[in-house]
Amino acid sequence: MTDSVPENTPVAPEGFVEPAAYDPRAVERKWRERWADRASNRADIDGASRPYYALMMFPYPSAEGLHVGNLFAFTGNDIFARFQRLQGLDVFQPMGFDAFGIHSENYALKVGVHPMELIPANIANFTRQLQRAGLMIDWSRTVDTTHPSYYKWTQWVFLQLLKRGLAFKKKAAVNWCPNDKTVLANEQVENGRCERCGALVEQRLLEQWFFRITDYAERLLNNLDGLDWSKTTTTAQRAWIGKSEGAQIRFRVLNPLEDAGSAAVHVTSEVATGSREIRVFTTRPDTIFGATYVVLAPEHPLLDAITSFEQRDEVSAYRTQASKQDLIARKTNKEKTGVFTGSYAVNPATGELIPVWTADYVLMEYGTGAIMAVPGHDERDFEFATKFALPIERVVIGGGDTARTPLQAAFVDDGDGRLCNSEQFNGLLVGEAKLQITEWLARKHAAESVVNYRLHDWCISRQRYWGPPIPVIYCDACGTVPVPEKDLPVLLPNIQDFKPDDSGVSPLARHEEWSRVPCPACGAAARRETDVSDTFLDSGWYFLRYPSVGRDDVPFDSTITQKWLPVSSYIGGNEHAVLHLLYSRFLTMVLHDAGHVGFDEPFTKFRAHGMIIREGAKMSKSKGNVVNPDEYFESWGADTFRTYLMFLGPFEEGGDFRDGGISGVKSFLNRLWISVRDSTTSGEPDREVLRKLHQTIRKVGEDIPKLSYNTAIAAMMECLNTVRRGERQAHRAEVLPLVQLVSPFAPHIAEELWEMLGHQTSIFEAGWPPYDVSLASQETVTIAVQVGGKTRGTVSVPPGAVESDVMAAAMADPAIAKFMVGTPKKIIFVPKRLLNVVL
RNA sequence: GCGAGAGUGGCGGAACUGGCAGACGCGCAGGACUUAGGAUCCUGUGGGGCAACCCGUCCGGGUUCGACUCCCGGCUUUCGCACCA
Repeated sequence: MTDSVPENTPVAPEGFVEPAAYDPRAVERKWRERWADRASNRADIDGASRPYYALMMFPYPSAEGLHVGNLFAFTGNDIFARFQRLQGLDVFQPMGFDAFGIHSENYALKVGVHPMELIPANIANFTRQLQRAGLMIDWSRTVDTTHPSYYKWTQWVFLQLLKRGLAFKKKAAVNWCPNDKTVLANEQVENGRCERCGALVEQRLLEQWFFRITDYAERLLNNLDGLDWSKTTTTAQRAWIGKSEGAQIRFRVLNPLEDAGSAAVHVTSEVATGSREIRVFTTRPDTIFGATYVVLAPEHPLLDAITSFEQRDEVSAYRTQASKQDLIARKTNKEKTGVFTGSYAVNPATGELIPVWTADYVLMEYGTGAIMAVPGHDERDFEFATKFALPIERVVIGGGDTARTPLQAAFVDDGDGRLCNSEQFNGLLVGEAKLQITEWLARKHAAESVVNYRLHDWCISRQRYWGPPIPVIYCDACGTVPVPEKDLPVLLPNIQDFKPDDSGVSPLARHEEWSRVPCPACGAAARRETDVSDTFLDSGWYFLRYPSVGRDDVPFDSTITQKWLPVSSYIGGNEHAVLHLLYSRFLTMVLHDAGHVGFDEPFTKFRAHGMIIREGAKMSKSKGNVVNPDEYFESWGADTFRTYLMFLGPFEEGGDFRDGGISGVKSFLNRLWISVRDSTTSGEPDREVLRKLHQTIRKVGEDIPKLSYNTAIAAMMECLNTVRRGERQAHRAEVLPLVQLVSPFAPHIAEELWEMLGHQTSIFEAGWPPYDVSLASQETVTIAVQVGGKTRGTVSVPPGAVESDVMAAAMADPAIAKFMVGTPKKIIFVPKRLLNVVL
């Protein structure tokens, strides 16, 4: 390791007493122990008068131990939390472990150790590392999602949703990961691959438990406006919810057998009735006159019924082929394919017969699974129509085109385009036409305005072992029966053969001794649900549990919850923008509506931190560039490591970890140590140093709430440089507040120096140092003097100096005066900033 | 393709609301103290001239007395979504 030579070698000459050198290991050990003895990180949950709940996203306790990314986030939160405490607030900063889930289970399978043994060991290791980092965590209230005392209430949350009809079981095409052998939520599929293991995700038709998050789509979207969140996060949530407004339009299908002879007949715009009707969703109802064909997704339930006898084989072959495709092939291969069904539908606007096709570029999961194709004004339809020689018609003009200008490509602009070839709607702006045409079709009962969301219901069943069993019992007589709340938790049995298989059911299903139970309603023989729930259900409510840890009779105490929640500030990674953060909001809304909590948003303030990379590249095990915190704690100390992480770059943007840079921070703390150790109480503090000090107190106090930690640290370094200029001895009053400023960043050394300065109690009891406004404001200001916009020099004047004062000062400086030739045409004066003389 | 960011010395990064570009740190060069220095301190460090000055914040235009900052066009890059109708 880099800094491995002991601090005090070689031995000093005899008789010479070396003053105490900064030894981070000793200092940090001492304060770790003292904090633990004094229980100084514990929040007074019941008695607090100014509660402040500073939350960080709890980690998954991996076997590898704490990742620097975790530490970066936690340190950033800790600084913020300690700062709030120094402001006099009762800060509660808890920590927990998100230990259920595929990750742990896969690791357990790999190393051949049961997760019930593995997880406690990992948690112990994490706890040790987190304590080594000096985080102000209240270790008396931790959460472990795999402990029955926690997942009992996770199951309770499930039952609340079930009670309200928000949890339901349905057979649906779901994402199946063939490697992890379980279904995945939509949010866990990235580019058609499992976000966990990267395997190509397949579609399977399985019966699964879902949460009706789509019922809350509008609220999840609207509430975003009132949240103080990182913009990147709200933007991602808006995109994920994906609201689009448009129309649902009905196309009557002619029966391919009964109406075979009438295909040539021009059908006038009669009301389309009967069951043979295709509903499409479109955001462009204005282009209805250009709809020249209709497309159904290959999975569309109507497809069989409308396919003509002649086309039956071809359609069913296409359908089979489409179902075999994995998601990634279907979504990335943009080459259009499809087949004609042999049927025709009536365009409700024109009354013309248009062919019905099936093609896999239409997705069953979005909208109605069917579209009206307008090749003239949609790129995908254009491509398809070109390939299959279907008619392309222009119904919108813009940019100098006329109604007859041929379309070389789809014209999709809906800004200032106007309609053409659309009968009475010709000439209307697209926006106006959308409204009028929808209304016109609605009068003919062929359309209605609808809002569509991209958001899907949340699939929460997992065919795995390592999770909370879904608390439901199936009885032949009573059907699906919820496990009574008094019978919770449904304990996860300790089984040895927990390896998942390809059967589509959980390994728990192999254990009848567990799954066979009497029906809670009628007592007849029944069986348990054998799926477990998604990890994101565990983490979807953990913030409610922390303050109430210890209460076994309720998931969260209502008085405590009312006092401490919603969470005051939340810091975490943006990788959870559409997972954890969306699910937590949803569950909170449900619990609010059920009367369990008095708020419907869990996190009023959220900040996404940036990512730490190393020497320009992402850290990964395969690259071998992973930073092991233990090594850095050991060779540099936690204070230096923490401060360095915060100094790397802006907290919300992350930074580049370079080993070289850490020495600067170590040197800063070391010099602070020396300055305090050697400080004196005799004489008067230097006025210029005091000015700098008070400016720094102001600056750091402004930067920390903005999470601008890197600039706060820079300001403290600058201040210390002023204090120590030329190896001068510092006056105690010059360094004491500086120690206080450093304390949120480097708490151990700050406590030690505070004690060296004669204090008996913790520095965190002392509050934040106030600054003297007159000292913090500048005595003189430097004003830039420009001639014709070019800076020619600077002058030093009192802050109150007016234009004439500055002008006089400028003329007194020959280096500036020599540029002032002739009469000024114009003089711009900005007080405290600059003087610009235009000649 | 759509959406949201970002582009500043050898490097990480500063710069309020349009007002001295490069704070702070690393690295580098030189020096002091010292048995020693990997401690501490001092000096220098965007480029060109080595002086007066000139040129410099991705590129090209524009607004302005004045632009890293605002506007228009383009390039590069990170992240999110992506056949979403």
